[in-house]
Amino acid sequence: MNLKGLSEILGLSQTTVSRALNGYPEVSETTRKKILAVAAEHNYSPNARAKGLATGRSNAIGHVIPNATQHEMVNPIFGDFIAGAGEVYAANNYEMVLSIVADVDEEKVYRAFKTRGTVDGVILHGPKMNDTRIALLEEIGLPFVVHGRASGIDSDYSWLDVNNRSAFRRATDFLLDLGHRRIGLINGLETMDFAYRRRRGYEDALTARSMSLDTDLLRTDEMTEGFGYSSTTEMLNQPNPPTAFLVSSIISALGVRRALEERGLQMGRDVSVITFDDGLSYLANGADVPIFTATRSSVRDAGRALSEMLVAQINNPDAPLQKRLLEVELTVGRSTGPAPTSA
Amino acid sequence: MNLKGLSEILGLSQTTVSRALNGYPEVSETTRKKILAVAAEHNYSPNARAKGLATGRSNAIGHVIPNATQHEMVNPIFGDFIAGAGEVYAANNYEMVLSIVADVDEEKVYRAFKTRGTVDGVILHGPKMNDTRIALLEEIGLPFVVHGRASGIDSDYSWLDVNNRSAFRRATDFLLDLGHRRIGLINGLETMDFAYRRRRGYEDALTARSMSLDTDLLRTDEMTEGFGYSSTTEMLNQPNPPTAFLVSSIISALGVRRALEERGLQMGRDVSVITFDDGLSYLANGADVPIFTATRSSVRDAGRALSEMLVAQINNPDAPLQKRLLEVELTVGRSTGPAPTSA
DNA sequence: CAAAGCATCCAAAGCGCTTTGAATTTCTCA
DNA sequence: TGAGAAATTCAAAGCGCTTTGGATGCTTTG
Repeated sequence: MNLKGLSEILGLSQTTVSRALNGYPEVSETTRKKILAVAAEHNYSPNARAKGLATGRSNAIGHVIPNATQHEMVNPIFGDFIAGAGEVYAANNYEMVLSIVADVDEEKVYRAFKTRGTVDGVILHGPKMNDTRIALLEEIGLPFVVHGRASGIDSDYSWLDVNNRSAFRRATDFLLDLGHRRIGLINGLETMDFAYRRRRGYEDALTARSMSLDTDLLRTDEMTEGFGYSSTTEMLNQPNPPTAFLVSSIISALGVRRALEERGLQMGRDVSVITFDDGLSYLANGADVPIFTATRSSVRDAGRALSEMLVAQINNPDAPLQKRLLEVELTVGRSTGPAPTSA
Repeated sequence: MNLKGLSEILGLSQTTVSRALNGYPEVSETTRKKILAVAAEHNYSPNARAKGLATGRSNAIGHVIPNATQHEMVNPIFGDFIAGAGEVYAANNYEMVLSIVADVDEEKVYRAFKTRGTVDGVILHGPKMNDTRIALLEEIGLPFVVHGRASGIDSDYSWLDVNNRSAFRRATDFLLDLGHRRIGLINGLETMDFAYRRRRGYEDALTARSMSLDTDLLRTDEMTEGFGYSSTTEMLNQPNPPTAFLVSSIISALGVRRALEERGLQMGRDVSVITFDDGLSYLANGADVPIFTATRSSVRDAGRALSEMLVAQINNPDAPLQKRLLEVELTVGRSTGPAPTSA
């Protein structure tokens, strides 16, 4: 059933039917009711492409996930993010279009999004330091919001970020206060802006106490379980091993835990661990008492908030850009305790 | 830049330019070259909506993820699946559109996909027993393939499935051969077809040895880490606890592991564990020696294969339906060993 | 009571592409 | 060389919707 057919059944013009369906005022309430009834009866809904052609909008929002050729993996954190965003899209009649693409082709995808009119805007994921994609999106004129920020880019754009630096500074301070002096940092890829900021927070805490940085205690890579495991094992094998670990993802923290367990070390007693917890639904940080002491910020909430920002921006392009910095909560679990006194 | 503008620059008709760009034969090679050059120079790519309107196709494939209101979560396994599918879409110029929707609204989404022409086909995820969505998709005439199968539905449709029953029968046999007699099953939601089949496989193995089923050893729920933990704890607290566990997901297996560890039980010596391993990129089952003995089947590969099936089906609707049943590999890791003799 | 205003409705153009059917040009080869 | 075939190109219709710019009839109001 299309508009033409529907209007013929009703004995009305396509104009009137279209207006009635789209809530315009220049149609009487009685005919509007009739039109809505007949439309529902025939299960009518407008063809998205035709509507889009006429309006110049797609009612879709793009997410492009770079799928690097070296480490081809889709971050599970992304799953929770889009779960949040998906709610917002459903409520606002937007579609979500996902492009999983070799990172070298990412620019092409954004350009195609614009020239082909596939989407009305995009959410930029995983900003790097000096990220070139921001200038690209500005250049091609595709509305966007950023999940995170990009150090080194000073143009003005909308973003929502967690205060990673403060989070990791606080977490480090927490461990220092417990007497830990050697703290391993198991960080994400430090080309990523969030990881860079976390490292800065870690450094802040150390330098505030005039402690020097030991590069033997720093690891940075894709935040897999295996990375957490291997980093921990390596660091514990060093002559002067850390007594605590600060981990960038609960996924890697699971690997840390495995490494400790394998050596018969008890978490929270022999070795302390703090992790960043994105609140992943399938990897909840314990039921009642948290397994890990953690800096927590729900990535699902971030998905919700960011998609709302983008939808608002698309509907009202002249509104001022929005920036939101979320503080994390530092919740104490069973993975931390006083530094063991070297007896 | 649009077709009209491009054809004016070239001094050719839109017809010719369109044909040249789409590879039709009725245009000379010399003009085609010229057209392609100018198109590239002006960074032309056709408006997707206009093209879709004209051709009646969207070049998009839908995935709808039910987001149940009780347990609102997007399965991380899904992330790896779409990573595989995304590769195929990118190679075939399809877009992936994702709809995350309350499960009660799932039918509406499929109907809207069809009437609005949002997508050319869908991949059906997480089939349940007697799944009503299959009949729905057949009724509305939206091409689809199923990731899994639906017991109780005997209509003919395309699917790709893992041989879950055989996998769990083999895994159970493996444990039985090691002398285990009480094996806990930590299964997914048994309304899900895959979980039902896994349970059948488990039962097959037991009944083949004339062993009876103990419902105290059966657990079924969403496959979170927490579920693995709580199930294990509960079962181990029973008077006659299991000596081995069969787990439906590596995520829950992590919870099993945590529960064991907490009690000071060593995996592979005190208690054996076999898990199903979907080959998730961020939760790899160990680097060299697998952590868990596992029945393994890459969900990313499944994503690749299924999306290829669907693309083929869309391009050639008259081709016969495809069915593919994948056997799993049972790889031995460090989580299994002979049943402890009750000394 | 005529003119103005208002509420309703409609015809037709236009969004940017593909494709049909026809026109034009270029080849072939008797 | 010229007619028919083949190759190349084009004008225009059509995909299903929105929206502009009227039209039409009804109600007010001076």
